[in-house]
Amino acid sequence: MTKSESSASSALPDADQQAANFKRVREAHQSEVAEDYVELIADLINTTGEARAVDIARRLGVAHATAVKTIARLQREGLVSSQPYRAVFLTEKGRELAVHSKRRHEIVVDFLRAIGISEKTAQRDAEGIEHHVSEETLAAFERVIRAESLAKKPRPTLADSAKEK
Amino acid sequence: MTKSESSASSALPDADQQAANFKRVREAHQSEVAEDYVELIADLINTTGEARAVDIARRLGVAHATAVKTIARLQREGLVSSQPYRAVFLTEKGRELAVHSKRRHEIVVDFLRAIGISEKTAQRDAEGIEHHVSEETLAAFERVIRAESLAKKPRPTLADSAKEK
DNA sequence: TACATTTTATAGCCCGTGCTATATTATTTA
DNA sequence: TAAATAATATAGCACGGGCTATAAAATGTA
Ligand SMILES: [Mn+2]
Ligand SMILES: [Mn+2]
Ligand SMILES: [Mn+2]
Ligand SMILES: [Mn+2]
Repeated sequence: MTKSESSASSALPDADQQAANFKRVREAHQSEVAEDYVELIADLINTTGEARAVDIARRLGVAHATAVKTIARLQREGLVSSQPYRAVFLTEKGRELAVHSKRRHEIVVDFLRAIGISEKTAQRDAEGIEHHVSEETLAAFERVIRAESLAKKPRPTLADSAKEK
Repeated sequence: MTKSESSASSALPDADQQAANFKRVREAHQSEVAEDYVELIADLINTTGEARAVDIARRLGVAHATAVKTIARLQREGLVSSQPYRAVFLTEKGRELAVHSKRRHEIVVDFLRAIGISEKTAQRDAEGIEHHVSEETLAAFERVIRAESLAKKPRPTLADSAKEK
């Protein structure tokens, strides 16, 4: 294997670069909980009409006390609003974050499906992967999704659009 | 858009399934630090001969006190051994985890490169993504890498191997 | 309306992983 | 060898996000 070939097993990367990468991951983990919460809250509102703490807790797989505490933090951070004994709502800021998170989530899932991952695994892995995907990578994922969907369909090429009429 | 088509924007997934997915992510985050540490320690030993706390801290981008504390935990968990004022070593268990982590890390990086991500971003995103990639997805990544490397090279088909001699 | 059930709130705990500040020990250099 | 520098250890603090247990309020039902 020549030096320039893949999997550079030796030779550590630049220290500062590596440190920056790890820091980025840690930062992603900070925003991660917020992203998953607002995305879920938006989904609950859209489908059931409201987002109650119990449902949020149940779908996240945490104790309701944990969910309530986190919701309090999200309120502090201006992503969510909630009055005592009422359901949880998203602020404008929260809605925006939810939209972006959901879009990214779906792209990741679609991408995993496109490369042949099973539905269940795609859902599973996407829930973690999504938070570590840069804009550049997201764009590449979208390209793959488009390429795959074109390859699958019975050639809806330019010829087809010309054929109509 | 028909109901069975991509990006199911409405219709929440099964609650238990969704909860299980989130739990899986949380579990991954528990093992994540250990994986990154042992991988880095192995790299440092392989290239510089030893893994000192300062270097570990520097490359992880954390204060050395933080690194030392985590190293203590890894020792408790039997992944690492270290005596006071000496460098850090991997146990057999730690070496194994390092090997697996490194392999997975490289596959993820190679995969990102294969779909056209820049070197820097591939390194960046891989550091987080790696911890959320299941075996099934990893296998799919390897397929893509192989497919891409075949497509790129000037057709090293069976014909070529026949040509020699 | 009264009672039972569900939902929400709150307190108190644990653990991991950050940090700074302050010794102490090793190592390098003058 | 002595002093300066570097590396390590340790203490103490903060915060996030888990948990259980308990209390209070809201809601559903008899
Ligand atoms: Mn997620
Ligand atoms: Mn998500
Ligand atoms: Mn990593
Ligand atoms: Mn992660």
